[in-house]
Amino acid sequence: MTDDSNAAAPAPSDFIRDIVAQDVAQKRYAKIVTRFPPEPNGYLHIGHAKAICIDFGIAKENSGQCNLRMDDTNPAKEEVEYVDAIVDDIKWLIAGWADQCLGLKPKGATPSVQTINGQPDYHLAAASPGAGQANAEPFFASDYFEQLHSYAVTLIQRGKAYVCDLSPKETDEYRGAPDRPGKDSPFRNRSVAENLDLFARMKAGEFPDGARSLRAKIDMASPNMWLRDPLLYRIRHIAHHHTGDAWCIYPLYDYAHCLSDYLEGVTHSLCSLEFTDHRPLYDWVLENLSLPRPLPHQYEFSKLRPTYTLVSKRKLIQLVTSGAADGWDDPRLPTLRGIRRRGVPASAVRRFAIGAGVTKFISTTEYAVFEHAIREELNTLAHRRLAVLKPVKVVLTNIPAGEKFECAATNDPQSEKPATRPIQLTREVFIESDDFAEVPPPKYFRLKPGGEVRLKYACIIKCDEVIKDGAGQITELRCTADLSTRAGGPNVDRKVKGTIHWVSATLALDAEVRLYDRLFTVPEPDADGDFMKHLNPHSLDVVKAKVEPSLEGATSGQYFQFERLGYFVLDAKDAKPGRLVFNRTITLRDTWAKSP
RNA sequence: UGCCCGAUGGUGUAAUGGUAGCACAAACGACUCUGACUCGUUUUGUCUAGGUUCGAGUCCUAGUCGGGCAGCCA
Repeated sequence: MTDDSNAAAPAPSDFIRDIVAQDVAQKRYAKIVTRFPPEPNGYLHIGHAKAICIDFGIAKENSGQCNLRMDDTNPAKEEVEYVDAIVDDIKWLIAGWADQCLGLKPKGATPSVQTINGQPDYHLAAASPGAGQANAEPFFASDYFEQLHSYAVTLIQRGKAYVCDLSPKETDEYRGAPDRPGKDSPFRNRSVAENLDLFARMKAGEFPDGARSLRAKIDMASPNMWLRDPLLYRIRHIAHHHTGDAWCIYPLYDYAHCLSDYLEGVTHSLCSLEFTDHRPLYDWVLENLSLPRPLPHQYEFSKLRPTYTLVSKRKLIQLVTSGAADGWDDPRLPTLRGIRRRGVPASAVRRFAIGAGVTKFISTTEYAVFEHAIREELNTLAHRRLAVLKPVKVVLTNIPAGEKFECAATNDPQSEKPATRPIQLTREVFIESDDFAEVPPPKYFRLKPGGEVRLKYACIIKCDEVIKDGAGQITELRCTADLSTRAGGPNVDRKVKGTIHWVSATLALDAEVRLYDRLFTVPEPDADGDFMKHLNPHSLDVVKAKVEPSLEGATSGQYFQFERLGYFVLDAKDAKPGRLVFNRTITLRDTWAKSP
């Protein structure tokens, strides 16, 4: 069983796809190439899933590719450990859906030079796309440092960039404010020769961090702050995770990103709304270099913000470091790792992320939509099993000890030809404590003194006696089994209102089951700026459960529905041979629990 | 009192000048050896004011509200 039934999502349509379709119709590009550019300084979360689904989805729909690129231009913040985790998470998310579009490059490859229209043109093509590529790695912005540097020299030569000696603080002051124009740097009109010399010496390591910078010469009075002579390069005497100590000057995002897109032949650079103000700069850099090939274009869309959780890197870190969450793969976290460990299939994440749509409207998506997507996928993916979370012993007094009645239990009721497995009915069984009520509320369908209920796949039982201990706690229920209501029996069709799940007390296995719930008690945990205050104290409840024997060989790649309870998966981290640990991914929808 | 972006039921999203639709949520009902699934029914919407037009959610103007922008972060 895999987790990929390829969620049949209707072909999405949105303003970005409209633009791409137009570009395809006008044959503006030879091939549609998008990119997903994470900075390797943290783990991917559900918010990133939306971007991934858009980037890969659009590539897939247009027989294009989506390059996975590490946006690693700031060595102070980035680490290799994250690179592997990010690659792993993405492969998981797109497996069986868009892996054929995953753009990776041959290990160690850097852009090659060719001459187009008499001018040098750099290009780095993907290895033949596909996640299965051996000896392939993601693209790295840091692989383009050489080309980026050469482009910067060109900009200087064209009088479009200059070396500025202003300190970071002075630079801020000169920049002005949104409602107040900035003023020109005193170094703005240096000669090309001087700029070239200074930039070379910056690169050679002659100046300390922050002493000088390379800036674009645009317009200090622009109403767009990002056009007020933005920095292109800063000095950082620090080793880089990918390039080592080869460089002590590092490009900034706005300069590196557009050119990285160009170098890879990206056509549509899709990002979130906060980069809208940067777009003119993205275009400025590209246009002022007079590059020979068709230029990429940036389009922005609104992020995914689900309720009852957080998708801010900073806040996620706080949850992990404070111990509110147990590591980045805590099943309560919205990280892709946490979600995966929780038992959510990638197809459900995709269904949710794609279903959220693509607009420029800042929205919040109800967590219930995610839950619905999870149930929708799991309903078809998960095999049914019987497990009792909070057991109460039932003695079927008319069944002799040692006797077993084999019953056929359905594995996959949603399939056209459901398969079954044998389970054994014995004299002693466990039922869910919630399924018995000594004083039943109105419309209670389950077991009550003197009442009848069907043990699913087995037979109808009648409760004759309730046995309690000295403290008044129920220790066992003594019932009679109507064996004529078993499959094949004369009264198999006899109806009772309730059907409950059960396991054989003598044959059942012990299992630890972790019952997860939403991490926060309120839809917008950080609305008042104090999300730690709204942690759900019941986000994890651990129980000692009894599960049917067939679960012995369960693996973490299998999805299960414990009937009438919810969807469960073996915990990939803590389960060991001989120690069953299950995570509850999500409960079944429960209209009964809500009504009273 | 700058520039940019946005506004359709409770939530999200369609309608590309021509019947405001879909999904989730909610409510009710049918079915049921899962109070699940499935199926059926129902409730709730174009930010405001003007204008263009035979006709405006859509185009124009103004306003209101929300968001982004003053990192040598991405």
